[in-house]
Amino acid sequence: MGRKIKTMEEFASLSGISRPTLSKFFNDAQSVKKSTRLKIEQAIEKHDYRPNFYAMNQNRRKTKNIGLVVPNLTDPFFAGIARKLEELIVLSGYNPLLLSSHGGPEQEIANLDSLRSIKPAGVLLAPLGRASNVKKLKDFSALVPTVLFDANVEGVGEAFFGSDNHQSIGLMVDYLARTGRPPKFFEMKDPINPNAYKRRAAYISAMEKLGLEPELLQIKGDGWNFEEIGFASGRQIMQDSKYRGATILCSNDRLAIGLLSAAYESGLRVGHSAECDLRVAGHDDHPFSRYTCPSLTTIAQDYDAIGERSVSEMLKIIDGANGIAERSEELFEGRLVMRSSA
Amino acid sequence: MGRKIKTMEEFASLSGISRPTLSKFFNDAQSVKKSTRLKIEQAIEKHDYRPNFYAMNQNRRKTKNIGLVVPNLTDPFFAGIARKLEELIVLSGYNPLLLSSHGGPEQEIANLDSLRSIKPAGVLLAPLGRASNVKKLKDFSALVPTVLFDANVEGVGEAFFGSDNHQSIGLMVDYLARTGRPPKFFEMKDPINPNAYKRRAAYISAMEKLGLEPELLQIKGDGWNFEEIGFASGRQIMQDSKYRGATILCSNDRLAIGLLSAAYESGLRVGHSAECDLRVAGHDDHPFSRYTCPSLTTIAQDYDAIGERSVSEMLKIIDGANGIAERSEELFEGRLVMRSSA
DNA sequence: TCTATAGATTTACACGCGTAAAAAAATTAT
DNA sequence: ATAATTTTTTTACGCGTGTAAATCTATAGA
Repeated sequence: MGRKIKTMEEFASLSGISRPTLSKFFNDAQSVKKSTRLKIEQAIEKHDYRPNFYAMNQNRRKTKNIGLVVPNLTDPFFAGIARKLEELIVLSGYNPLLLSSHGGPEQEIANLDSLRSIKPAGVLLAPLGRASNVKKLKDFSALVPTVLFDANVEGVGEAFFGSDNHQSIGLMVDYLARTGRPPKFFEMKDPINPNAYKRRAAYISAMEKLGLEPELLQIKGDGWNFEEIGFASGRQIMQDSKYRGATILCSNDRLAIGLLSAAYESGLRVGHSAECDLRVAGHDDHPFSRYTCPSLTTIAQDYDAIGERSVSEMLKIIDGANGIAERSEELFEGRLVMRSSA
Repeated sequence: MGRKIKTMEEFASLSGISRPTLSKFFNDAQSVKKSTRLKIEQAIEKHDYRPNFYAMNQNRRKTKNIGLVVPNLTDPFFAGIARKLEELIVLSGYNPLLLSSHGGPEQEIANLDSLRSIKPAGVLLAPLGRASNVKKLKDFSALVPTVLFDANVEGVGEAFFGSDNHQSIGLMVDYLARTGRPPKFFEMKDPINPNAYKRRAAYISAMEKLGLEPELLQIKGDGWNFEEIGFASGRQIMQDSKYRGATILCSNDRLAIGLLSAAYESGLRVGHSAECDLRVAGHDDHPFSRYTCPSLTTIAQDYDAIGERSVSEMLKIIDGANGIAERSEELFEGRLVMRSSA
């Protein structure tokens, strides 16, 4: 074996393919004839050549990079979505660039800023929501093709895909009402996430539809440490005999995890059987909701579908010459996951 | 405001600073005189100029990128470490590039491969361990400065920083033995993680030191879904009356989370008080161990220290002209976190 | 005031690849 | 076999910055 090949020029002479053709190949392997593609692929194997990433992207009209920004990677729910999206992006021949906003709007903007310098073909963004700097988000999405997922922000990005909170909360309320006492809604008073507002509204409307009185349990608490918030407020609730026998629907699983922990500590039995003191349900099918005590009845978001739709729309926007398409939106239905807690 | 500045040349004439000086500044802001630095910073504010990322890195000897590879971002434990490391890297003026191996050795190699094309100044790698393709890891670390953390692989990288499993397991065994029945060790038969082997050995030696008989509960199971593995095996154990009243030390918190879930399901009371059927302890202080039922007694790894040491060593290697330093290793002590489960 | 020196400027070339246009070659259709 | 079409080659320039060497300028110390 010879020494290391450094330039495409060298590789061209060694492989017997002209440099512009190689350039075409590396830009899109399908754009050259099959026979030459095979020749090139063999030569790559043989010489272990790979084009210089920086030189490649310097003059490209569109890079092959797609940014992927999630609110918080520490949350296994987002880690799971991110993984799925990464996979889809790679399968599409693009290069994902994962960034987490760590729950902070400054970091979110910083992420978009650093993405800008990489000139991505597009960005998939799950915005923080209420905390987001909407103006800067808009400015950004005017510069680079942006698709929102998980949480919507009006007027930002070319598309949004998320869960149909109305459907999923309706489903859960219906289930809970049919199987026992109707649920009270456990949520943060000033949620950060826009989905939380939708879920609140969905809960109220679902209850009213059933002719039942909605009851909101709005707890205080700031930030992203939902388990702790749920736990702290849960402790207080457990003291109150008024909640004995109640059904509590949490705005998300992380609150529910905290609540279950508080219930356990207070010695209250949670579950759907007759001798239990409390029923608790969540929303999101958090990876850990399977292992809570008791296991958590919840709603599984269809984030395979959300992910696939987001990526395919992204590709459509990238490829599409027509930049004047409507902002598309689609909501996907959630699935009831019946476990032991309710 | 004028139109958008595109090149450093333009920016040079508008700011009254020569281009090579600007280049120096963007490479290291401290390398220019304070007065000119201020002038440049003002001009940046005014014109919103940022150098082209790709052109910048094309001819740089060392880029400002540092790769960060973790075995599995879906595990909140690694998500937490990654976040800490990202922060430290940014503070050092570098640009972190986070990649997850998703538990697979092919992905781990693919990550290193894709990092190679970015020509990082260095890579911080938490290897998968047993599953890793050691040869390729070695090949990689011969090409780019590599610092290992969390899990060690002999002969790979310039340094390794992790937890002192011997100390931490010793501490836990000691605590458990002093406060009740001595622990049995709950672990996977063929662990993926090298730390697991060290913890097993540490358990045995700690027990022997106390004149106690070690007892290994080696459960079967493959992959990274530790909670499920712990849960499934836990169910069987709960049936066996021989474990009534026992103390079980789990090789890591995720197994413990599964075990606790199984215990709950079986109606066994876990905790350190007299009327409980079982004591359970873990290791790692997983973010969720605070909210298990009961809350999990565990060992907190000092990953602030591990992170800081890893990054500072990385910087030393990057800056250091002397490439022939010893491979350095340091282990940090764990801290006992007493909660309710044991 | 003079000198030593750190820092800035001028000049010039290099980096590795994208891309365009025209010519040549290979493939397919007639 | 010839014409039409697709694909590849040839040629040549551009991208925006890194970097080196020589020269010039500001600052500080004597």
